[in-house]
Amino acid sequence: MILSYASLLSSVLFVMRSAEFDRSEVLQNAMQTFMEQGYAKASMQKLTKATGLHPGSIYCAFGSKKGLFLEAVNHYHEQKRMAFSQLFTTDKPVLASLSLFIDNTVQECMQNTCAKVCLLTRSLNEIEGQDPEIANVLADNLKQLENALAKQIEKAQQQGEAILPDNALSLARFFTMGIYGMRTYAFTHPNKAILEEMGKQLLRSITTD
Amino acid sequence: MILSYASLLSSVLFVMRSAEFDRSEVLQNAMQTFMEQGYAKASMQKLTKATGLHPGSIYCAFGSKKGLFLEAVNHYHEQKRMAFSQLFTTDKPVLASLSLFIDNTVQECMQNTCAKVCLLTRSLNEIEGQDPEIANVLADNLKQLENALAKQIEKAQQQGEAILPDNALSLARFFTMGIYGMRTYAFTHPNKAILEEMGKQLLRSITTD
DNA sequence: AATCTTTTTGAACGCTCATTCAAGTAAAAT
DNA sequence: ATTTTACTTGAATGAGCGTTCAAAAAGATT
Repeated sequence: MILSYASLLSSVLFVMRSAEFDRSEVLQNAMQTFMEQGYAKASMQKLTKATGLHPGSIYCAFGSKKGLFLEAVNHYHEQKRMAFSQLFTTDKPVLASLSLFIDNTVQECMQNTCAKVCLLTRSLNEIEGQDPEIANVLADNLKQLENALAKQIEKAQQQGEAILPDNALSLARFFTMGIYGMRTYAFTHPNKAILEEMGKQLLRSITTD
Repeated sequence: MILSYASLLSSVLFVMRSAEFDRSEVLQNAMQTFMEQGYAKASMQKLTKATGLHPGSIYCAFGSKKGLFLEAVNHYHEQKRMAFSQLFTTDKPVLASLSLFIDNTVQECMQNTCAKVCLLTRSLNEIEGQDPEIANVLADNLKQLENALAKQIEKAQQQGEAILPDNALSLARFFTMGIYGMRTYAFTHPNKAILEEMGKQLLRSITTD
């Protein structure tokens, strides 16, 4: 059978029946499931329940459980990137934003929802030695956030804020390490006062007296 | 049938045919499997292969996969406790031992074997929100190591070493957080020079200039 | 209204999971 | 040597896993 040019165009290129679900909403729910359960324990059954999608639809839209996870990770990263950007888009000193950033992290750690974990660091811990592709994506995303931090620290130094004159990237690394550590530490001591004190120490460790 | 007193004693209390495997060796192998694979991914099949025990023997000796894991965790903790104790049983200043402790951690992070991960922190990250009993055991073990660290820091302060005059437990918390952070950080940057620099910064952050 | 195309649906697949248990084996006691 | 007891063995179990696919439903086109 021969298709007309119009029908070829319309059916192949232009008007395709679009999926009925809201991709962003699906990813948000999948993301939460992965944050609550971890990668291995977030079964397809749980994911279908959380997203409202049937297995076939998930496989059609995301290819595999891993594909869904990688997109959920991207969704998470996007949100964190935006939150970070917003936090530092201000007239306040960088150090003030840095302090707020720590406060936010402490607050996250003290939540009783899935928000208490960082999808990136938790998944990286879980996936180590199992799936190098996933590990690379997670590590890359974390490095991007670290680099954004380094930029802010460099800016603070240039603007003469009370920050150590060390290499900005080196300070960012140490700060990042502290944040990672706080997230694990919060599992052993889910105590706001303790985490806040550690947060203050962390900020102090990159500033001048 | 009536048993003689001797036979009752001997069969019930004294001579029981003992299991043929070396429990410590089995735990060592199980521990390595859990370190390599994580808890969820360390299947009974892998564990039987690693330990040389058949499923029935594992269930007889440890009750369940969880039971085996908890004993493997205890085995790990025991080893770390001993290594820690040995590191600080010396005439050198505490700060020197603390520096060695960091060096050891960096070296562990840079290994390409299962030794690159800390079974306690990795499992705690994985198990969060899944099994409170396991989470408590892991957290308790980590707290014990933290307390041992606090004692050493207190000792250093009393002996007039160049350490901050802050509360010793508070310094130990920060130091511990740094170690936890380094372990996650190593997954994103498996780079010895970077980890060593961060280790130096960590030590500096609890010492006086 | 009829046809074509795409998405949705969910039962079914093969596989692996943790766990069990009856049969086999060997040590200890008689 | 026989009996008793305990451990070892590994096939079998049912449940759950990630994934597939043919049938049903529905939007787009004619």
